[in-house]
Amino acid sequence: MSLRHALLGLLAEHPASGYDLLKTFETSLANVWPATQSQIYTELTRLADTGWISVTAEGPRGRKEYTLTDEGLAELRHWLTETKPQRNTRSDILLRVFFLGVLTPDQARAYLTGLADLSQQGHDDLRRLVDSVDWGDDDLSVHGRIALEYGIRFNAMRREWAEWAATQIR
Amino acid sequence: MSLRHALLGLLAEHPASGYDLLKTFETSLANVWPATQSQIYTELTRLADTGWISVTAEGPRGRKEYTLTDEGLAELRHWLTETKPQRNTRSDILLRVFFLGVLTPDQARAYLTGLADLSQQGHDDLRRLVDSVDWGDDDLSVHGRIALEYGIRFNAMRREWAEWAATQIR
DNA sequence: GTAAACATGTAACAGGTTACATGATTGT
DNA sequence: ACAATCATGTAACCTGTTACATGTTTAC
Repeated sequence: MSLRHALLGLLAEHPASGYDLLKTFETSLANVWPATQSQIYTELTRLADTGWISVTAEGPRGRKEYTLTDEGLAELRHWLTETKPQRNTRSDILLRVFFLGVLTPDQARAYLTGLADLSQQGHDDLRRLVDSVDWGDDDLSVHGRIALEYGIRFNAMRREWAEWAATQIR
Repeated sequence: MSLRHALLGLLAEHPASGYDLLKTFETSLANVWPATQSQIYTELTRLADTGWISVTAEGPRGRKEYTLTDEGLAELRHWLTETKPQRNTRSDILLRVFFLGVLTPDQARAYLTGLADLSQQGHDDLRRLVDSVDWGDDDLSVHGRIALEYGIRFNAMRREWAEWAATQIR
């Protein structure tokens, strides 16, 4: 389960509360590994039980600050170096392409040009984001920038593919 | 839930048994929407209960052949034209990139070049597959070819990105 | 005073995986 | 006769989503 390791990874940066982590998931990790509030709080409790993180401070409003333990860091490194990333990629978008034959050619082309537009927009949004951030050379900046570049290239690829695909219908 | 619609989509082609559909999932849909035997049989029963498919023949060994009903086809078209594809893309691969800072630069680069190799291999495999199939101009061929092209372009994009990313570490 | 933001927790449900369980038919 | 393939079904478990439930602090 990757949520576990996503939390360890974020806590490797610096200690944080469930609420802090939730905000990070809503912003920087939203497009890579979405997680809900309920899931994050539940998992933090489990991670603390396992001993990979521990509560190192308590603040107002019942705030609990978690810190990565040595065992947690070891587990994170183990996950990164020893286990293969192999989550099944399910693509709702691509699945639909298989069944476009039940639509009229016009409808099928509309689906693909819609995808092209969506990808163009995603591409532009990420481009703007890259330009608006002042990228340093710390770990977070370097890796965040690399992940963003992936998104940019991915959207560009998908736009071109969808445009080509639309020309292939009939 | 997309599995439901994947089954409707496959049955739109021609009637089939759970076993037939399972084989299709293991081959052509494996990279787009993986599904297990248990899931498929359970879902077929539910689809028949809903009235979107029906058992139109029974064969040896308890084989049941399902056929798409008019309501099922209507639902499939509705799904394709009226609902937005919006499944969250979770990427185990990309998630790891965020946390490469806890590794040594050598380890981080090794992860990225490993990804590049993986992508190159995926690219080559799909290329070979495209070349080995005699593509007709029926619906299945056209859309299967389009989906495959996506895979080829995706792998090429990812290889180039991973190679570039490796140069960005330190 | 009151709205927004901070902060956590739990229950019910849906979707997906693994494992178990069973049996019939076909080809050699 | 035996193995491979055909063929279906169910139970336990894990992950993830939605909704409910509660209370505090800060800023205006």
